[in-house]
Amino acid sequence: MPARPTLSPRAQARAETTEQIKQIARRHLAEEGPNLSLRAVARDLGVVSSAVYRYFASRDDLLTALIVDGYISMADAIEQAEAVVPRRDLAGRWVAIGRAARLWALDHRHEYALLYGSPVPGYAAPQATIEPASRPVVLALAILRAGLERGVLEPPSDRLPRTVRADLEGIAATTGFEAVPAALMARALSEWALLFGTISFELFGRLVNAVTDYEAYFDHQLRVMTRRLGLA
Amino acid sequence: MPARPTLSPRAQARAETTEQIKQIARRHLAEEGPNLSLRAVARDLGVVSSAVYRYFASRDDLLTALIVDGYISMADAIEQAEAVVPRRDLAGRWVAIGRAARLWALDHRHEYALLYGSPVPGYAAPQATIEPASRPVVLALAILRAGLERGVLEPPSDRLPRTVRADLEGIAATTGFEAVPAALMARALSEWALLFGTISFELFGRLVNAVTDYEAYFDHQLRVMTRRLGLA
DNA sequence: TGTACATCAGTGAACGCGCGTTCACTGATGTAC
DNA sequence: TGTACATCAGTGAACGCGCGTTCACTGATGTAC
Repeated sequence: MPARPTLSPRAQARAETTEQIKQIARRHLAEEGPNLSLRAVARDLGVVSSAVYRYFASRDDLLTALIVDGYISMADAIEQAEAVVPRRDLAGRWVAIGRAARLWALDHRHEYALLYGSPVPGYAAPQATIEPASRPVVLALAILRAGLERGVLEPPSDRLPRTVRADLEGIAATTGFEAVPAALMARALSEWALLFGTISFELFGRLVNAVTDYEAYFDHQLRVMTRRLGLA
Repeated sequence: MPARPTLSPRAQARAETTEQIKQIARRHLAEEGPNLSLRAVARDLGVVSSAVYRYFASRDDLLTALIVDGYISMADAIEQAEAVVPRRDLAGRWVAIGRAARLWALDHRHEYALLYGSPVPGYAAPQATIEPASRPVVLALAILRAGLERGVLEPPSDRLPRTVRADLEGIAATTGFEAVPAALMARALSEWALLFGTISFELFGRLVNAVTDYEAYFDHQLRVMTRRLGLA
């Protein structure tokens, strides 16, 4: 008894097949790497290659769907991990975000590469990715704002160049975080770049022959981050 | 009058053609993106496609050569930029490294993606990349060591998990920086990840709609880095 | 409830393409005596 | 200095491949009356 509005059998079948195609495509991405082939997906679905065009207008459309889904899946994972940490524990919430991001990336290496690696050649990220892509950032900023409101976190006193200040205040405004001052915003963005930089370093092999215990290394960096931000 | 050991005309022609092939390939990389085609390179060289096999045993071999060259080119650029800063100015030297890395990346977007983006599917980085890839890191560590020796820089007192300490001391030992304590090493690595994380964010489009003055933003982050490291 | 028509998922053949790589060859350049 | 042979760069044809996409079609499922 699904609570969702009942679909006609046809619409339901369509939704299921669409989901199946995406799932197979995700598996191919995971197993064969980033050169996704429509024909291979069709073969695995047990269908002639042109049949896929009933569901996606082109290979790019399928890729787009996977990217949007990827952002959503990652954001979901991060939000769920953050949600179970006690609200008071700001450092713990930050760490939860970082860990969840890393674990999702490890579990979806090629999808991660699609989202955070070098962009695919003639491919422009569609509008639909913006909102899900920014959900984790919003979550992180909420932690900082909470810290400010409770007075446990004092914003840094870095002096910002004019243009940088303007940019950062713009981000704050458009995301509804006017309460976060530009200097803290800059610090947050840099921790954010560090977070994803570290994940990419691990996944793309830049730490081979340097780090062996990736998890401990990552956790350590996360803890240092929370201290630097004044969360712990 | 080249000082280099005189090559036989044939060997010289061979060296020149090899260089030409790589140059054309680099141009294709820059203009067409990462899907390098041997045949297209041959066409541009004005030669039949099989002729390229006199110079590179396979497409992968050509790619490897480009990657090795890329690391060398980037390391050269960084070292030259750092070399002109007065030795005393530790912060300035760090900033020079960062800026040179970013500028090289901007000038060689697709090569940068090849080196620091998601790895190419069935492709393993050859031994030959290790040394040139680590040159910039070595340069950065030298700055920290200089700071320690002069007593301007005090190592952080972070407590490290056992495995992380061991890993970092291993890096220090194999690169000849035993003088750099593990806690500082960890901080340095994290600034390093931040550096490349920020470059990748810019190049891969993660700062679109957020930052407009990339150069000022990057410079600001570099300055904060030097302060965090205790260089300024 | 039954019938006529519209919708739509999937088929199968085809188009046109570019790719990496192999191979026997030609003809020019270099080397040994 | 001249000749005989070896080296080697480049040719041209071919192999075998997989790809994205189009198109007219069939037959099953859904809808309107």
